[in-house]
Amino acid sequence: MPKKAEKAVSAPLRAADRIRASASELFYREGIRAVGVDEVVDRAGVTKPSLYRSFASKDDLAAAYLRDYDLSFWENFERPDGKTYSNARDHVLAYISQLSSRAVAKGYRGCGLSNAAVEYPSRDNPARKVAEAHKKVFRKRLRELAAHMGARQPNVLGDALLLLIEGIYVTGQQSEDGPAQSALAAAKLLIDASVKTG
Amino acid sequence: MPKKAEKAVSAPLRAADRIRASASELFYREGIRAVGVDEVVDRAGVTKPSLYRSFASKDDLAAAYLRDYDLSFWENFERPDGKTYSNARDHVLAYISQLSSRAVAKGYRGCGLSNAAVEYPSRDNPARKVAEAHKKVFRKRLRELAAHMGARQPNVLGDALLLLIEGIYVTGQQSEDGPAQSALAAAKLLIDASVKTG
DNA sequence: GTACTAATACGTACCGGTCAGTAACATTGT
DNA sequence: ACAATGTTACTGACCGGTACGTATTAGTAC
Repeated sequence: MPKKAEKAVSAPLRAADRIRASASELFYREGIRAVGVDEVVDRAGVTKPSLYRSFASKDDLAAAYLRDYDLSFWENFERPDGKTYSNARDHVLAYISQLSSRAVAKGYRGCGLSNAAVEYPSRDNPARKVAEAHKKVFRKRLRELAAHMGARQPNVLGDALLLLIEGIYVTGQQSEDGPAQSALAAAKLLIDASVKTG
Repeated sequence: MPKKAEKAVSAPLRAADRIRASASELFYREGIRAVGVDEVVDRAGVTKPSLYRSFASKDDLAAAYLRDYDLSFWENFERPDGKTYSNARDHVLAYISQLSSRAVAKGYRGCGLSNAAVEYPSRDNPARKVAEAHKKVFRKRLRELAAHMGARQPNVLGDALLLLIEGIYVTGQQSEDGPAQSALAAAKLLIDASVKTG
């Protein structure tokens, strides 16, 4: 019975990890400003000093939350529904289809990164910096995919898809039964109109 | 010299109005949660009791701010650039054109109503209620305009335009030089693809 | 194995500041 | 007079953040 291996799987999570998990859940659901550090540590089952041993400040914790969010975002974006797509059009449409399903469901809260940029307008906020960096990469990736689709103006199509997707994020949390339900059809129109040899 | 008339133009604004103006500016620029009531009254040049004589709570003031915002939104939406449009396509494109110009400018902060819905996820928050009601009307109006354009599926086109517009709001505050610059081209593609007799 | 050491991980209790909101009274203009 | 506003001072709750003591663990010497 190897001691170390057994401990690695069964040991309770370290305080820092419990805090990250708790912060992710609370910050996403309620917003960062709305959640106090006391609530974060309470839900994590740890105490405040444990938070400040692993994170310099609440802002720092918020930035860590968004870095985690960014990571799981890309996992989901690059493999929508767990599948791999070689065709760019299928890829984007699969993401949008899956996204808009979630967006019309109850309790949907949009994109944690976009939401953070709304909560923190100041450009030097650590959390906002993570969000801005993410969005820059996301835009580039969509333009790339648009190029793979053979769009006449890949940058325009990429941007258009980004606007559409951000629209889903934000309207999805305004109401259930919102415009996200038309997103897939809109994306198809947009792509076909951009690719069609005119 | 008519006394009343002179007073109406030169008299200092009532405390309640100064507070509304100050709150509108601060809440829009910094976000509602980020601004304290002390900051609001300081900038208005009044004192805190004056605020609470006219508004029951900060939430109530936030709701008033959004009602004002809603009003000026419609003034701007129905007459983009101060002009009246009889053609629905021209109307929507004029709004999007003017909007995306603002959205790529420095310091743009998106839609105050959408931002409020991000800041207050709880459905029973007074400010969020105003935002939700507004968005419902806006969606209806866009579907109406899409119908006037002769779209085959007016609800789809209306929703698509709404997603696009909300995308401009949110990405416009994430970076200057963002995807909003492609919004007008995207809207044209979308409209033409929806109207074209296929 | 036992005993001592040292670092690690954590909790208790507290700080000063800021938050939204209020009570009581003075001042002003009409 | 009276209605609107300012003045001052205050409350209790909550905020982010910290000083300091304690338990657990790992490593080492014998």
